[in-house]
Amino acid sequence: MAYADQYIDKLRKSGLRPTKQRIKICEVLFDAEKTFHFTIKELVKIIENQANIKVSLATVYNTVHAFMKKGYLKEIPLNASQSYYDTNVTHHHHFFDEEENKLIDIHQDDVDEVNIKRTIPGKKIKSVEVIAKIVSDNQSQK
Amino acid sequence: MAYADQYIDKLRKSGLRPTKQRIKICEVLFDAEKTFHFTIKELVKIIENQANIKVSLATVYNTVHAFMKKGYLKEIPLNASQSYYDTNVTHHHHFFDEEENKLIDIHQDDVDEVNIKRTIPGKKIKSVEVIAKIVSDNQSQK
DNA sequence: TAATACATTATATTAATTCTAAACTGTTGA
DNA sequence: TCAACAGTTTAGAATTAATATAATGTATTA
Ligand SMILES: [Mn+2]
Ligand SMILES: [Mn+2]
Ligand SMILES: [Zn+2]
Ligand SMILES: [Zn+2]
Repeated sequence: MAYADQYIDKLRKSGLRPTKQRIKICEVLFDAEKTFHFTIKELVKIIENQANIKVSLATVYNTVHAFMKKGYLKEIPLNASQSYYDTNVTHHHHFFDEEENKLIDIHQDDVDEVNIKRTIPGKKIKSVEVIAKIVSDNQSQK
Repeated sequence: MAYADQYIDKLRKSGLRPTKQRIKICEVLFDAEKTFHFTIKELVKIIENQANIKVSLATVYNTVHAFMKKGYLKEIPLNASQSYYDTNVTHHHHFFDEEENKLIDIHQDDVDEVNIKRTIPGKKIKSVEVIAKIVSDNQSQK
């Protein structure tokens, strides 16, 4: 609860009322040591485990969408049937481990600037994301 | 119907029985001048329009999955609520037009090799895909 | 052509997400 | 301070992509 005030400020500045549900979700998402990736289902589970309050599924969806709109969360394009979200909102890329269904960050510095030698008339590039799918390296089978 | 024989061969070689539904779907997907991207919903609509036969939704799903397994189609990772498929199965990248919800191919030659300076122990990279989101360029507002 | 394995279909089911509308709460200004 | 209001939460319903089911139909093979 130590960081609650900071989240109250953050929410107020965004024009979002600091309700106890939103503060709790902030704690779960932004208190963490490291940024992380999550699905809605996973987020609900984390809240259930570490929260003293109950937050409805609808509120979790509402809040995640509100935070995305404010730029506090990013949605990660994956061909899954569910959305993945990222608390790391800096520009970066991803490995996607197809066996464990887990995203792993690749810092921008670890990928040479992606140079696209093609343009679409009347359009500009808003973002460029690289997704590298990875699987177990079983070349060790001599 | 001219290419039907070719598809019959293709299907037979894949161990798929050449049914009239599958041949029709082949025609829709592979007769086209150019490769293209589609959702299941769109594919169903195309079939409805140009086919003399009815193909059930279940068969469309089954067939698309069978073709993916055989490498005749690729699934494109997008943060949409539905899957996009690609009849271009060569290695290439995409623009995604967020305003028109359309994918545009970027040939491999038009993107410098993506060099990822990071590895995950025990894992190897299976594929690397770039998605560049594009929006209208309204800088012309002087 | 009969037997069989494979395929199609209508329909039911699942599951992520969104919607609804009633109850609740944070904010504001008198 | 507190009533009024706008914004928020909630349970549950609705929506929708995708998958499963199981009965019927068809391509293949001998
Ligand atoms: Mn969304
Ligand atoms: Mn699929
Ligand atoms: Zn990330
Ligand atoms: Zn493509």
